[in-house]
Amino acid sequence: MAMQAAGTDRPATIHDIAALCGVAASTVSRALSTPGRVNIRTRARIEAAAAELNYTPNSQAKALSSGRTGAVGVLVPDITNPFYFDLIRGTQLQLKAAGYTQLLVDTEESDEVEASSMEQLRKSADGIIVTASRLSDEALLAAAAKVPIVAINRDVVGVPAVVIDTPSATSQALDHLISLGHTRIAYMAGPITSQSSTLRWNALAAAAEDRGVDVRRLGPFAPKTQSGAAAADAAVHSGVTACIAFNDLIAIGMLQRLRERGIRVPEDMSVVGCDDIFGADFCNPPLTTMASPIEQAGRVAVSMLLAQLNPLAGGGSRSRSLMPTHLTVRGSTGPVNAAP
Amino acid sequence: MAMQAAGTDRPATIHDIAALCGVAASTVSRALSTPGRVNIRTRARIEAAAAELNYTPNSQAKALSSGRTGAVGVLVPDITNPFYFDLIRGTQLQLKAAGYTQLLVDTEESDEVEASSMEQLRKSADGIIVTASRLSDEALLAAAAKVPIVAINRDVVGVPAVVIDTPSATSQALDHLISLGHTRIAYMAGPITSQSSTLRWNALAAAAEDRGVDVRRLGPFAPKTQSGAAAADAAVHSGVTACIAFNDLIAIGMLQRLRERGIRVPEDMSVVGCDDIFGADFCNPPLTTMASPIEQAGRVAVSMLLAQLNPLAGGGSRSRSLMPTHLTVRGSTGPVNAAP
DNA sequence: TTCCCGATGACAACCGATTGCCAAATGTTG
DNA sequence: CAACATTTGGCAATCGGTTGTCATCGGGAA
Repeated sequence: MAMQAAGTDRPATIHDIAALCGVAASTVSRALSTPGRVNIRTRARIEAAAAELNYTPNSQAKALSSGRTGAVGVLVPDITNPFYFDLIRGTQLQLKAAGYTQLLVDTEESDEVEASSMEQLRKSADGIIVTASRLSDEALLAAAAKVPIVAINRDVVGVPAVVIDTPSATSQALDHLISLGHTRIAYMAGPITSQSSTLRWNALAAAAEDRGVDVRRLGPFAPKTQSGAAAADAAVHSGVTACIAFNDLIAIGMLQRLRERGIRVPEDMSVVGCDDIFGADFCNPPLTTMASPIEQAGRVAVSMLLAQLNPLAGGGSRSRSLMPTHLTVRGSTGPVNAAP
Repeated sequence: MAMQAAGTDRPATIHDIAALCGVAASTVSRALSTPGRVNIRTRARIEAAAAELNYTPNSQAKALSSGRTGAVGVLVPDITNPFYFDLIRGTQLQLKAAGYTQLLVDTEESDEVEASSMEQLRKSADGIIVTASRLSDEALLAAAAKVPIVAINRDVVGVPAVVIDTPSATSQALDHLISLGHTRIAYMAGPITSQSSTLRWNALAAAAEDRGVDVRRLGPFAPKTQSGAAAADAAVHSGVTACIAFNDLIAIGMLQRLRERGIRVPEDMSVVGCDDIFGADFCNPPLTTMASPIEQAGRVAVSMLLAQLNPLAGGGSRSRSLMPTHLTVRGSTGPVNAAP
């Protein structure tokens, strides 16, 4: 922890170290990267000099000459959607632990921004983690051929993915509502381009038929609390007694709107959300929702990506990982009201 | 939008363009960057070739040779704190508009991580926006001497800053509570290293003395909802009828704890938060809080930083910007309960 | 026609690392 | 002591651009 020379404000390079030790720059490079390639004593001298000069490698130069950038791009459709907070934190922590830098990009729910970001990232990152991709199967597959990709919540054959298993939790939610006496239920759909929403609806429709209850699809609704107002009105108008929302943002927005309209939750209307985001536990009433280990999903995605990047270690890297989901029952669901 | 040659999976470089046009690589570089430096017809040819080859410059190489990276680091203490969502979105949008890339770093509320991130970013970014810095005045000033910096919510002479004016809103909050009959009030302090918390307390204490009411400081509390439990217990134990929390996370946590303990809000205890984060409007009861244009704060910070980076344009760039704050009254504050 | 000057484009050095290749130094063996 | 195997360390090319310097070309003025 030596004092660095006062006034030396330009970061040290391997050349400074080389000059200080009287060796060539390449020797310094090897000493610091290839352990056994250089005499142990020379290496010690070089490391001491590096520490004294407070040396840190220039990542740009490193990237240029080696082809590896040490960065991973993380694409999210909307940074302000709380669902992604835990995901981002998960990827961030795991990437940092592996010595990688995270490049976070907000694609603004646009497939074009997503595509151009990927093209850009292709040169400035070693790999990409893309969440809830809006791209077509073909486009995603084509992108995956050019750069290592792991998708989150997007299932395309040939693209490694981490999928949060909300479809299976959907049946749990349905059974929960049925056990409370509900028979007329609505699904408040997410964006039509959202594969998650489609898969979830398919699972729900199948389960509903199996159990002989009436479940209809309403929407689509944008995944924002503001959309909750329209969703609430649609649900009320359709005459259902319970609804399952695409995500917690819509569900929470519905709670607000229902309260404004004087419709009691859960007495007059039960609401189930999805994701268990920040706020789901303290909204009014607290939201019954489908919870999953989101941060862990981020970590797993990073692990899968790093396995692609360094195929040397463990042999078989899985190409698909399913994260379990369970229903968390809170105050927004209750017995159907016998006397309306 | 010409079809790129099938199989050409390596991104095009200026050399490819040069070869295609029969000119030197440097001419291509100039044609694409220095407008008047190259014959307009040559330039047109080069631009056509660039479009045909689907050329995008390699940012690493650009950074290495020019010294400018085209990236700006944004340091936040905790990505999962909703306060930063809007801030991050503000910086992201403004940076993208100016053609810069945002490097988001979570410093984990640690001054050491913050310092090392800055050192790292010094080489990989053109400037840094640091929020709620945990560094000492000297350290921050020293860092600002090495790399362009704009601080958010950290006021140090010599470091350009965007400051959200919560201290002045604090008096508004106090007057609001006084007008409701409260005379015994607590301030639930944030981390001791938080300058915002200190400034806010100073303003509050001065205003309290001025108005002749009893305001005591409790804490410190970590800026998380979990800390709200301890904060609530401390407030109840101290016998106050109202409290002003360092931020909404603590306030929301208090609401939950008070509800658990059967203490009614606002009948038995009024609670004021700060920041108007996601969730403040739909918690139970909705939170009275101090709101500010957070996203705009992010944009302003970016503008100030870019003004530092390109001093050419508008002459006098301000070195300090104060964002207004106002009290948003919701359901968590009410008249003091005469008969306890 | 001659001279001069500005516009233009090419050459080459350089940014800070990595890495292939080879020479020097070292140690081992016959 | 010579021949050989094995480290070890240095030279130089390379990544993809930027930028200083200079030669060339053309046109306008004297």
